[in-house]
Amino acid sequence: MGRAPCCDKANVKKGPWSPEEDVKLKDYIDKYGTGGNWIALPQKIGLKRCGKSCRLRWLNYLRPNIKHGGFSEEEDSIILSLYISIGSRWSIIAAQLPGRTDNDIKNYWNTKLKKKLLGRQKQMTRQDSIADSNESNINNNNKSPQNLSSSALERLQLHMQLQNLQSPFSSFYNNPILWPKLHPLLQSTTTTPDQNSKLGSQECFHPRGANVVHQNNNIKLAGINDGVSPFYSENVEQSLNPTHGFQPNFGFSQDFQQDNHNMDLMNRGGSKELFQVGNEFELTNGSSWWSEEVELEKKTTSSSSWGSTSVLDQTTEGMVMLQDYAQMSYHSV
DNA sequence: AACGAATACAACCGCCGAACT
DNA sequence: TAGTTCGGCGGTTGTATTCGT
Repeated sequence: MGRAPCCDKANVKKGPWSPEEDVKLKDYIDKYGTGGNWIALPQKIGLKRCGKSCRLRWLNYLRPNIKHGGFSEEEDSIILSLYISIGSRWSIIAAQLPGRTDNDIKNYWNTKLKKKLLGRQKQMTRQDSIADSNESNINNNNKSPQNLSSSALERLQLHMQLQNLQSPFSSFYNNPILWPKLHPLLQSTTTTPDQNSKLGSQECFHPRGANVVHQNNNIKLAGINDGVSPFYSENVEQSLNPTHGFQPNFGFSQDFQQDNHNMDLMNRGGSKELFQVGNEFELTNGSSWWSEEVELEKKTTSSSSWGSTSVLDQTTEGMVMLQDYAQMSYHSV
């Protein structure tokens, strides 16, 4: 049985909001609030709009202290860091940028920031005289970045492009100075007293679940050098936004899980279904580092625990690739 | 000046999960 | 416990504007 529509679609107005509609909506909410029911609100004030549309209009444009356009370099950095870390969780990213809406950030990323970054990568590729085949891949991606099926794939592709620019696991791996800094906002909002009590006052959590350790005002991801897995932490759940609810974190691979609806399997460890994930992310050159590597894991991993060092090594490599990209982008934006 | 392409951004759509009945 | 409703989210689309030829 289908779900009942939230409004009578035949009798609601669509398209751009008129100034009169804006005034009606804003005046009412200023006086009475939303009443906890967006669906009923348009009828109360005589607007022929869907409740969802009213909500969107209010949240994105009419509510106080909304900023539009003019993103600063600092905001760019925050968006980039968070996108690398958590992907297209625009509402979470927006929560770190006062006055910004998820819609605004999403549009900004899709239309400007992403292209800015890809453009830089392309430029660097040319400068470095990388092989034509690699160049071809990058150009193809630039033609239609919006065609990418998921943020995870996009992030992966960004990294694969990056891999064309430098040798794998370059000196960055062993140089924490080069690792991306998280914005102070993130440091403060991603740490909870509980986490602190468990991890010590100098530690906080990366939004994606990596254990972030302060080091002389720089930050590193614990586990890369010290053998502690950065990829799973129960404590980080909901640490950013209690109403949103993070899933348990497994580093960058989480997006693959979500994209393929295999989170529950992933949480339990190795499984046949889970590892079908890799197929979807076959790379443009026909190789599939992810699926091939994971295929190996499928054969060797039967434990329900993430204590398997091979699994951790695999995810660590992926995370390092992500951090490689974050570092490059962070310093070039 | 005219036209098509590219870009920017507002708004819509459908899905999901929580709350409620 | 199952069904329903609603808020919230991310992806996508539609359209106005800008840019390049």
